[in-house]
Amino acid sequence: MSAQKPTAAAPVRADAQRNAERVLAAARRAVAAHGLEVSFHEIAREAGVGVGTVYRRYPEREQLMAAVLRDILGELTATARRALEAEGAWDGFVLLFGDLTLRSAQNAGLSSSLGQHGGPAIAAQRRQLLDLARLVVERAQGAGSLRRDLTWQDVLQLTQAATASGCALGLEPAPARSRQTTLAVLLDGLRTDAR
Amino acid sequence: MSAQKPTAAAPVRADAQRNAERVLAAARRAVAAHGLEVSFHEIAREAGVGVGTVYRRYPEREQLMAAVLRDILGELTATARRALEAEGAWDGFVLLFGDLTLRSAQNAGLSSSLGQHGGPAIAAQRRQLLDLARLVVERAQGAGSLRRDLTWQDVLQLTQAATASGCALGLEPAPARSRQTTLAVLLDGLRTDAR
Amino acid sequence: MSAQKPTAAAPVRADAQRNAERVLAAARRAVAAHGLEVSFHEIAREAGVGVGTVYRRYPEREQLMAAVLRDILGELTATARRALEAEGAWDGFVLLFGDLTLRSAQNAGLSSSLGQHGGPAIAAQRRQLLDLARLVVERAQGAGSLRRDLTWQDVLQLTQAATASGCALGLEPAPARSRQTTLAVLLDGLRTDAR
Amino acid sequence: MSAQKPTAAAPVRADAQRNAERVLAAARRAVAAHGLEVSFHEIAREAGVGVGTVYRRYPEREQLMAAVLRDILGELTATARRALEAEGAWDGFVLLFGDLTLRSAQNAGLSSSLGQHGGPAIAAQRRQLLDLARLVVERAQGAGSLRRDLTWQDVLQLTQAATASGCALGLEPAPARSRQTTLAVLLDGLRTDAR
DNA sequence: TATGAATGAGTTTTCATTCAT
DNA sequence: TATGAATGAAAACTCATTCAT
Repeated sequence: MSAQKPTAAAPVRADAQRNAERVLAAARRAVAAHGLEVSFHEIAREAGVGVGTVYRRYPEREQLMAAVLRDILGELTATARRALEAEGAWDGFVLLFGDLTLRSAQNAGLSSSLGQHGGPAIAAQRRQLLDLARLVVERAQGAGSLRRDLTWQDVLQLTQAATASGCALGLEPAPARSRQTTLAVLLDGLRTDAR
Repeated sequence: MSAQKPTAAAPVRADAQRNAERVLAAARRAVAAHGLEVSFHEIAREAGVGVGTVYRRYPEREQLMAAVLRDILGELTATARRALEAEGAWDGFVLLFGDLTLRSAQNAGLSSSLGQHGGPAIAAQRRQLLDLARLVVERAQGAGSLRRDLTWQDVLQLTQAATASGCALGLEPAPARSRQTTLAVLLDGLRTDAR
Repeated sequence: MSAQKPTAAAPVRADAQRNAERVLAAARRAVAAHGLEVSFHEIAREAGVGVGTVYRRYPEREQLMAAVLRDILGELTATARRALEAEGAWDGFVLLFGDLTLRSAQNAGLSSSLGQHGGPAIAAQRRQLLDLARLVVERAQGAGSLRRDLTWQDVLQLTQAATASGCALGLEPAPARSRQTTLAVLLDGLRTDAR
Repeated sequence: MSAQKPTAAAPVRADAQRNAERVLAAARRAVAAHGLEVSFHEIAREAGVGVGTVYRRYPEREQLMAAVLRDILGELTATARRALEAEGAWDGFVLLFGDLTLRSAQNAGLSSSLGQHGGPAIAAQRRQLLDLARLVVERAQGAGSLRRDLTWQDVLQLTQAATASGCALGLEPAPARSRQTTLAVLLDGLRTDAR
């Protein structure tokens, strides 16, 4: 009965696949642009599809947010692997720290809003990333370039710091420059070289 | 304040005055606890009054937020004055930086959400605080204890950093310890002593 | 502190009370007119209030439907009491049977749609009504005017029969006459007089 | 029906024909199980085909419902013919009355929801059935076994009664027994024997 | 042609704001 | 004046119908 092609069981329509990707990408953009509370209509508009399409794939809001978080964690894990393989221990640390910093806003928001409801898949993924990040931190500490009076958790927590985007005391906003400056000062505060 | 006549017209004021203060205090607590988007219902509950009462005093959300901001800026200005009068230039800087840090989340959020609409009173108050803060920073830089490769704006902007309260990668939240750690690392990154 | 009136604890605003009644009455009318699936907007329009008002009293659809059912059961219980006190046992039975018949459509629909979720209050109310109805049936059977080869449950179930409102085979609809006819035939089938 | 040429153009029909029948049968089952408002998705699932297939054959809900009604009326007409040929006039009446009763729920619902829009074919079919049913009723009345104080329309309308499927007052549902009981009581109310 | 993914109008539900008491 | 009930616009979510594959 089945044809020559062994893929007959799961055709996975081309347009469906494309839409799935567009929805997830749109959700990431929408969350980045409008915050965690973005409406599904906004996400749908961003993706160029109807609301129903978004709901077909993610019947509940939490599921879509979990998918976004999964996506972010996946990219961070990739960075962590590259960081571990970097030539210099400090360079690797800077690579990961910089990337964590860039994405920490959404990541933190999603993490805390999903709470423990993210599901076991996300929990596992997060544990994996934490294991890798710990190795990156300990490698840098082992090489003597990163302060040893902080736990690896303290160090990771610091990634939150460079994200704060508000305009202190109403100073002109210069987010990009500001983030670079903050990152530089934090790294100066973390490295042991000059001490 | 100037109520020369203790006539029958006055007594109402006492109640109203007390309520006004309770609402403002409640708003500060509510904003600190639930963020800038707190609902008026939440603020009313916190103050122990009806929503209507909050709306009566602050017909627009912006007005209430401006009052909160005014309150915060007033406290920060007081700190800045004490910082200027501190014995050590670095100690003064640490005092102000620490206080700005503590309140920067709300302050920053309020500042940016109010935009330029805060009204002239707030603008003036902010200018005054900025002038004082600039003196504190430049005094520390003059004394050689604070890095000079950053503008005073960069330095003030960094107060945002230590407030980020999210839990990076789902690590256990330990906000108090985390803030102290972040503050210490930032100050280490800012001071010139050991270099 | 409390004034002279001991009712200060639960003022129960006049308009709120009026609205509560209007909403419930509107819900009964709307369910009767448009079926169990009526939208809350329809009910609100019927009541002349905003949707929010309906939701304030009945945060979930099921709660409103339960209230409607409670209302109907209350009226039926009153009828059952009067039926028990009627002079003739058969007259009493006809009174209750006729009323049950009139309301059985909504009652049955609500009962089955609420399932066991109606809550204990409704369950108790239903049990009370059933107890009374059983007495009415058994009284008529005891007096020899109602067939004894049917259980009281069978008899009550028959109340469903006279409600069917469809137009058999597309015959002109004459609901009122039809219901009277059906009721008469059923009662003839149930009484023992002429046998 | 007239396919003289067994050419290549024909084979498609077999499949299509089978599907058409499956859809109609599924629709009858679905309407019986879930009521007139059954969704096309439900019917498609029941038939084991995609929704699109159902829509292809019956672009409008009304067309499918008309087909279902046609099917039911056809079966009832056959019963009516057998009823007319039965030995006893009362037995014939009971045969038809019982069958009408069994199917009256759907039939009535469909008849009234289709209104006069059922199309001329259905109107004709219905007229034919009514003529036969009238003869069955009048034959039983002529034989003296069926009450003569009711018009034949009243009698037919009573077929609606025995179908009511709700559970009066939340009594346990016992549909089969209940229908038999109701039928028996109705027939007792209709026959003249014991009077 | 058969399929089921996509669509978007309609429903339920929430909540910032207004207003009768 | 203080209150919290009422309001209705907007968000979440469903599902009958259409249409690309």
